[in-house]
Amino acid sequence: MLFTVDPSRSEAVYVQIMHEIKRRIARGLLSTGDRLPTVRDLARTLVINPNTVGKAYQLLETEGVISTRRGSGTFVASVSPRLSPALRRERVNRLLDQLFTEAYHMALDEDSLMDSIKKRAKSFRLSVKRRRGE
Amino acid sequence: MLFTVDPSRSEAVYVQIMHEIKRRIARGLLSTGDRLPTVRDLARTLVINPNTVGKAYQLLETEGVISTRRGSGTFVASVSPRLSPALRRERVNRLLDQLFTEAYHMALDEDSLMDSIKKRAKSFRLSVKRRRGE
Amino acid sequence: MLFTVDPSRSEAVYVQIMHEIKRRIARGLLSTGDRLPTVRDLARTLVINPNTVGKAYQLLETEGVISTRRGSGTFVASVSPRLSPALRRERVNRLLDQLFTEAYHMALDEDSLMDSIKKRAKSFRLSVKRRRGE
Amino acid sequence: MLFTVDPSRSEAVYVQIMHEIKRRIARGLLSTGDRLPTVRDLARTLVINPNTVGKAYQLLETEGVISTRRGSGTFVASVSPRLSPALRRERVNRLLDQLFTEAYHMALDEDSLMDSIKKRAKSFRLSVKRRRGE
DNA sequence: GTGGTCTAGACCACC
DNA sequence: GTGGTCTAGACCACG
Repeated sequence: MLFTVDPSRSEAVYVQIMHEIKRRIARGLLSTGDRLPTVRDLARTLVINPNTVGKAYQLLETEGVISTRRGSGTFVASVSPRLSPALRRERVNRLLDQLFTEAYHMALDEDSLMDSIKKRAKSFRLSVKRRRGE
Repeated sequence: MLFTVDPSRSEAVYVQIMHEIKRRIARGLLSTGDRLPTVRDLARTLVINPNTVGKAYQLLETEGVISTRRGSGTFVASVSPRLSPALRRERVNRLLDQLFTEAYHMALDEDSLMDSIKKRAKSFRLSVKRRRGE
Repeated sequence: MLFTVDPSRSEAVYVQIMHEIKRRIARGLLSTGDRLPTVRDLARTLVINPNTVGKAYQLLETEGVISTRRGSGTFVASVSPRLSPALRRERVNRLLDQLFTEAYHMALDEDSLMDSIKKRAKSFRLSVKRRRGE
Repeated sequence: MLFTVDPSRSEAVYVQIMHEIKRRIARGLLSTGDRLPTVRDLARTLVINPNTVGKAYQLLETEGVISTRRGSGTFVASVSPRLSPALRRERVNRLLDQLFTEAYHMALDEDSLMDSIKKRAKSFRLSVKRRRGE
C-alpha cells in the first residue's frame, strides 16, 4: 500500500484514503479477500493519526467495500452494491455532469475527452454485461 | 435561474451554486454575455444568506467563469481556461478515476456505463476538435 | 432531551444515544423537522465528550434518520428506509428470534409475553397498513 | 450442531455461539439433558479458536443455561431463570422497544409486524400460562 | 454558533 | 496482536 495523502487538499484525509482504496480495488490491484494493512501500520506509513485511518476503514465497511474481522484484521469484501438502482443512476449522472461541465470550462473538445475516457477505462476492471441466457 | 439548493446535502451550498451555474453554461442554457441575477435576488429566490451567493459569485469570478462590471451587474464570461494543460489533464483524470471507481463499486458493467456517458454527453455543448489549419 | 447515558453498560455510549433518539422519534416525542440539541449542548448535559455525540449524529445521518444542515444545526428527517426489503425482513426476524429466545430462558409464558407486546406497542407510532385504492 | 459463525458480523463470535445455542434450546432443537459437542469439536467444525468456544460455554454456564460435568461433558440444563422479575421485565421491555423502534424506522406497518410476530412465535416452544391451582 | 476534522494518548474487547 | 471507544483539546469551514 504505497500511496500518500495530502493534508493541504480540500478533500479530508480520511476521504482520500477511502478513495484510494476503492480505486485500487476497482483497478484490480486489490482483490476480494486481500488483507489491508493494519490501522496502525497504515497510519505510520502515511504519518497520520491511527484514528483517521480507523475512520476511513469504518466508513468503507459501512459502504460494504471492506470487512473487518475482530482481532484478525481488515479484508477486501466482495462487490455487492447497497444503493438502490435509482440512487446509483443519480450518482453516476451527477459524476457525468461534473465531468462534462469541467471539460467544457477547460475548453476540452469532445473527441479528445472521449479519447481520454476510453484510455482511462482500460485500467479499470469493469464488468461485462451479462447477455440473456448466460 | 430556476433552480434549488439543498442544505442537507454534503456539498456546501455555495459549491452547489457554483456547480449549477457552470453546468448551465456548459449545457448552453446560459451563454457568454448573459446577465446573472443579482446577489440579493438569487439569495431571495433560493432562500439563503446573501453572503453565500456572494461567495459563489466571487469564486466563479476568480475562476474566470463570470465577470462583474460594477454598477451594471454580473455576466457570463467567455471560456478561457486559466489552468495549465498539465493541471487540466490531472483534473480530468481525477474525475475519470472517480467515475470508474464508483461504477465498479456499483457493479455497473462497461457497456451500460459507456451508454450513459454517450447519452449524457449529448446535453452538453462540448466543442469540436479544431483541425490543423483552422 | 432529558435522558442519561450509562458508560458502564456494554452498549457503547454513542450507540445508546442513537437508540434513544430513534426511540423518541418512533414514539412520536420527536417529529420530522424538529431540531435536535447541538452537539456541544447534548455533550454538556450528558457529561460526555462532544466527539461522542458527533459520532452518534453522523451515524444517524448515514442511516437517514436525521439531517444536518451546515452552520444551522441538526434536524429530524422524514422516515424513508434505505435498507432493501430483504435486509429489513432479516433484521426484524433477528430481533424476534432474540425476543423469543430471551423470553423462553426467562420462563415467560406465551400469554404474558403477548400481553407485554400489545401494551408496549401502544406507546409507539406505528403506521397503519395502506389498503388497496388508498 | 450444524451452524456457522460469521466473523465479519458486528456481533462477537462468542456471542453468536451463545445466541445460537440458546435459540436452539428455545426452539426445542435441544432439550434438557442433551449433550453439547466438546469445546474442541465445536471449535474444529466452526473453524475458530477453541478459547472462543470455551468463553461462550463458560458464560452460558454462569447464566445457568448449560452445565459442565467434569469428565463427562457439557449438557443442556433445565430452565431456571436467575434474574429477578423486575430485571426480567426490564429486559423484555428493552427488547420490545428495540423491536418497535426498528419497525418504525423501517416503515413497517403495525399489522404486518404483528403478523410476523405471530408467525415467528410458532417456531418457539414458549410455555403456557399456569392457571390458578395448577 | 453550527458541525467536521485531526491529533495524542488512554483503555478495552476480541481472538 | 487486531480494531473500537472515548477524552481533551485545537483548528477549520460554513452560513
